[in-house]
Amino acid sequence: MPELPEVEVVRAGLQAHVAGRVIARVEVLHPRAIRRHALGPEDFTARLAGARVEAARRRGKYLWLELSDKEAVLAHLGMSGQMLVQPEGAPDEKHLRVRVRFADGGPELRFVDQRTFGGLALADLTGEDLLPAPIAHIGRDPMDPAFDPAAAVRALRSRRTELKRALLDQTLVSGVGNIYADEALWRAKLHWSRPTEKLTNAQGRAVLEAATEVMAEALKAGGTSFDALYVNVNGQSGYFDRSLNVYGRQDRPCGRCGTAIRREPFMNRSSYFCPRCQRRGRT
DNA sequence: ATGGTGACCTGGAGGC
DNA sequence: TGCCTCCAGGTCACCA
Repeated sequence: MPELPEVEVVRAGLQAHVAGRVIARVEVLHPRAIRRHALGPEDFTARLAGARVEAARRRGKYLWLELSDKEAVLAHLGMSGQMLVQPEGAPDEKHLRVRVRFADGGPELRFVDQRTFGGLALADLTGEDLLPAPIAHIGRDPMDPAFDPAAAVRALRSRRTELKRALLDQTLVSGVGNIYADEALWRAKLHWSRPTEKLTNAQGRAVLEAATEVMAEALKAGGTSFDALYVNVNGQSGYFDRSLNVYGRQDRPCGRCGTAIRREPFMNRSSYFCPRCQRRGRT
C-alpha cells in the first residue's frame, strides 16, 4: 500500500523521467480514475494537451505534476495505483486507467490502478506553498523541511480520540498510513488505542520521531528499486516487508520481547501490536 | 465543529 | 472444481 515512502519513490521517478516534457495527448480509459476532476474527462484531456510539466512534487501521500500557470495534475495512488513510464506501443496493462503521451515521442506515462481508489485531477496551485487546492488543508508530512514537530504533537493532543486515529488523520500529520502507524507505535511502545488526551508531550514526540524514522528507512530501502521503465513500487508493502516489526505479523514473536504479536480490528481493518511492549494502560 | 461509520473497488486466499 | 465469504485500506460522504 503506497504510503509516504512509496509515493516519494514514485515522485522521484516522475521528476527524473517526466519533468521538463510537454504533454501531447491524454487518454482517459476509465472515468472513475478522474472522478475528482469535477469538469469531466473532456475538460481534463483538453486542458492538458500542450501543457509542460515543470516538476513532480509531493505532500504526504499525494503527489502532483506542476504545470505552468499555477496548475497541476494532482494524483493519489489510493490502494493500488501505479505510475508507469512505458515506451509507446508497449502492451496496455490490464488496469490501465489514464495514458499521457508527450510531444517528444518518448516514453509515455501510464496511470494503472486495479482497485480505482486512486485518481488524477487538474487543480489550481494556491497559497504561499503553491499547494493544489484540494489538498491545501492537509498537514505537513515529517519529511517536509518545514515540518514542526512541536506543532504536530499539539495537533495530535488536541484531538479527543484514539492515538492511531489521530496518526492517520492527514490534516494533523500527513503521509502516515496503517502500516507505518503500527510500526511507529511499536517503536514508541505505545498502544494504538491510547486516548490522545492521556498522551504526554514526550510520548507524542516519540511516536512522531518513530514514524519519521521508519518512513526514512523505508524510503532508503525503496530508493533503488525502480528503473527508467518502471517508476513505482510493487503495490504491496514490497521491499520493506522484511523490515516490518509488527504489521502483518500476527502470532509471530515480537523482535524486542518475544511475545506473540496480536491483531485487533480497527476501523474495519487491522492493528498489529505487541501486547507486552505496547500497554494500553496509564502513563 | 468534531468524532465515528460505512461505501467505494478488485483479486487473492481460504473454507466447504 | 467452483462457489462463496472474507480481507486488504485511503478517503470521503454522511450521520450523530
